Amino acid sequence: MANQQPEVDGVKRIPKAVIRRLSLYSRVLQNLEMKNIQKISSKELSEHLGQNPAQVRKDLAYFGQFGKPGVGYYVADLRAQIKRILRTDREVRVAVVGAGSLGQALLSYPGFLRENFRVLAAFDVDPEKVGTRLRGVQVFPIDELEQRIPLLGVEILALTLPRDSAQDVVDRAVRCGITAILNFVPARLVVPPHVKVHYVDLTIELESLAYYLK
Amino acid sequence: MANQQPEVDGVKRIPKAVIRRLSLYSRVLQNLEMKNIQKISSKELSEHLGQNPAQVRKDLAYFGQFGKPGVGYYVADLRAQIKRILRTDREVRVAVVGAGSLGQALLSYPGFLRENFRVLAAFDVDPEKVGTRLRGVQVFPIDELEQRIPLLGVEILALTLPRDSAQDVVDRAVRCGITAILNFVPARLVVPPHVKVHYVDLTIELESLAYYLK
DNA sequence: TAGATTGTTAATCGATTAACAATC
DNA sequence: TAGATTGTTAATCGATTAACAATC
Repeated sequence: MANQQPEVDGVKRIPKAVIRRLSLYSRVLQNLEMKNIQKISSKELSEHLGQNPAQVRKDLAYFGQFGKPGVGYYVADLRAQIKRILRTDREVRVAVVGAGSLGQALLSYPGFLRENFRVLAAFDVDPEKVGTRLRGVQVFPIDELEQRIPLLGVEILALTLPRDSAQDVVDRAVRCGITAILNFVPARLVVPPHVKVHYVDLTIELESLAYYLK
Repeated sequence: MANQQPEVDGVKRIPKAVIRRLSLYSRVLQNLEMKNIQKISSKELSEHLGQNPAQVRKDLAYFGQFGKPGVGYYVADLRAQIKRILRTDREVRVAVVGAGSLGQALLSYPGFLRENFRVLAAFDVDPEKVGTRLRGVQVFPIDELEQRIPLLGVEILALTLPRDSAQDVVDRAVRCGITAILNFVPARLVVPPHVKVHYVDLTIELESLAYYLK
């Protein structure tokens, strides 16, 4: 039975939330693998995540059939499949723009290394930083963005720079081929439709938490 | 006309997404205020955010009536109202557990200062760090968590420590009165229902971005 | 007053959950 | 075979958007 989802122009529309959960499943499966657990049911998997088992099955069903009725899913196999779907079954190259303290934290973030992400360059305006290595990563002047990005094969850009220069950097990055941006800058970025931006907004996280106090 | 929302036990159920957008509105209004703009319609406000004007009005309607038909909203007034609703019209005290590079970045994160958040303590196990000041913030041994939190009046805890010790720290923090946690640790935390946890998961952000590459 | 925009209800859309036949 | 669990459709739930009377 072929996977038949609602399609638009022959392209399956996969909810963004599904993709995020896939990444979560992958992490849980990784932990299970380390505990030498061979197989797992959607029910057990969902319990690790505080979710609904039907949701796990439905999420996976967007991409194919990975389980065995009456048995469940094979942990190692399912994880490999998910990594393939997410395109993280290979090294993904990342650069950081803005080598302030948050930028530097990303340069050596252990979670990135673990998941096949390689942060291979930082860009900054500060002449003190340019030319040095921070946490083992070479710092380039921000003017060399257009030149270095294609050369280094950077696919994802993490933005940790001041608000005012963010949109300009984005425009330049998009022009030289960047299609994925992890944005820590508290500002809306305008990008063409083929470019994907994920916003990580620490102020909003904290401020919306404050609402629930007392 | 009184605000009548679907209620459960006399308490309005406000979607979490509404609260997050409130924080976003507040930021936009702050920018408008700095540009000396006096009033704004829901349509204009929504354009600043790439959203639907009806959503802006509906979000605000959860909390009361803040606009004037035919006129719009008064920028300064609306912002003050939102800050009051979010309970960020006062200083909110934050502590960071885990003074690694991400933790240190939070200690001096400019966005926090701007929004009335005060990070007034860090906790760590490392004896090299304990007793010193990092970015102007005193570092305490993690054993003193229970003692220091009530003493300092800490309301929100940001977790930037290794996975293995996270749940233990959470249990202890909850026992001494913490009800709001900003969690950067890539693990699910188990907390009682009155405690609110916001997850910031950098690996999931990056990994789900990878899906959209090429 | 005429024009504009709110607050709010109703319609739409999308995502989550339940249910169950298929099947290992 | 009997029991378990999948993949998938249908039902439910919740959130977003449209529409419009009220009103400044």
